[in-house]
Amino acid sequence: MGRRPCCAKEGLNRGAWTAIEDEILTDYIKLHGEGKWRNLPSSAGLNRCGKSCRLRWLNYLRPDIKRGNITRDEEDLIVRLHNLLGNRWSLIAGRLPGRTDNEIKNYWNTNICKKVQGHRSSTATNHKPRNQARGKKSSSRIDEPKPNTGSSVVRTKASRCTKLLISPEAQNLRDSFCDRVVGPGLVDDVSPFAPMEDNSLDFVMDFNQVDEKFLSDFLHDDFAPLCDIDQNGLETGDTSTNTSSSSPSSDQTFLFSGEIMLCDLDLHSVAPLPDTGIDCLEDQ
DNA sequence: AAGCTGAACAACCGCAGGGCA
DNA sequence: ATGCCCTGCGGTTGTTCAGCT
Repeated sequence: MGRRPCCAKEGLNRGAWTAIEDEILTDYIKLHGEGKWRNLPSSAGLNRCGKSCRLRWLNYLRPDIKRGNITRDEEDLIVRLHNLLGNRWSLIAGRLPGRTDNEIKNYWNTNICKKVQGHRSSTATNHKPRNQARGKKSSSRIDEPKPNTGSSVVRTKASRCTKLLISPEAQNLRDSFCDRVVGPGLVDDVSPFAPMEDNSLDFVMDFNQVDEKFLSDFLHDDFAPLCDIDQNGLETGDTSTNTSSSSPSSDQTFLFSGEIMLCDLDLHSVAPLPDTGIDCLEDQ
């Protein structure tokens, strides 16, 4: 028994959308709202696949789409989020109002990823200016190895998580970060980090204590140390498969913390896979 | 001016997860 | 508990356009 195709592919319009189709889709969604994508084409009178309608709406027709160039700030944020989240474009897009995952993905593949690669191969330059001239020729991208973008990020699975254990080995990172954000010596008083009640060396991060300022500073912090930890402490390589197979590592714990915090505040509630050894205190 | 090349981005495809019967 | 349906996601492909030769 095979999977039911999402639509009958024969006889459906494909390729670029026409202005008429856009108008029909927009009018229909304004009237009936989003959802029921499979039935939408027939209901709206569109000769399109439901998936295609959804994509067109989400990536192009939505009224809150921000069009135009990605700003420098947005680019910096994308880079940092990508260091944390990997190719989780929808989550990254969630932190960039008006930007779609497709847009960010395209932007990454055509712009940032090359910069990151260039930065790795040549540490002399710190932050290259953005490509202003479109169509500027560069070295061929064909046959280039797939960009191993950013740090090795472990994929996660969605579940509710508001608290996270931070290993003793990562405390220096925590302390240095908090020193800068909330001030020296105030770590345990002000930050969302708190010692475990069982007097172990572990710390717990309570996401309920995280405010927007902290998140903002966290996002703009330099995550390079996390990458170093990962490179030293984990099997790197295929980032898509090193999740469940790798042995639990306390270094992983801290690596995950940013991801979980981000996602939690976005109400996407993302936590690591249960068998990664990450100490995540899940809510029910 | 024409052809070529690469950048940009829109769109497609297959898969996975959650919800529901 | 199981299977199906719907939706969303990420990777990939296709198309258009601008700059270069």
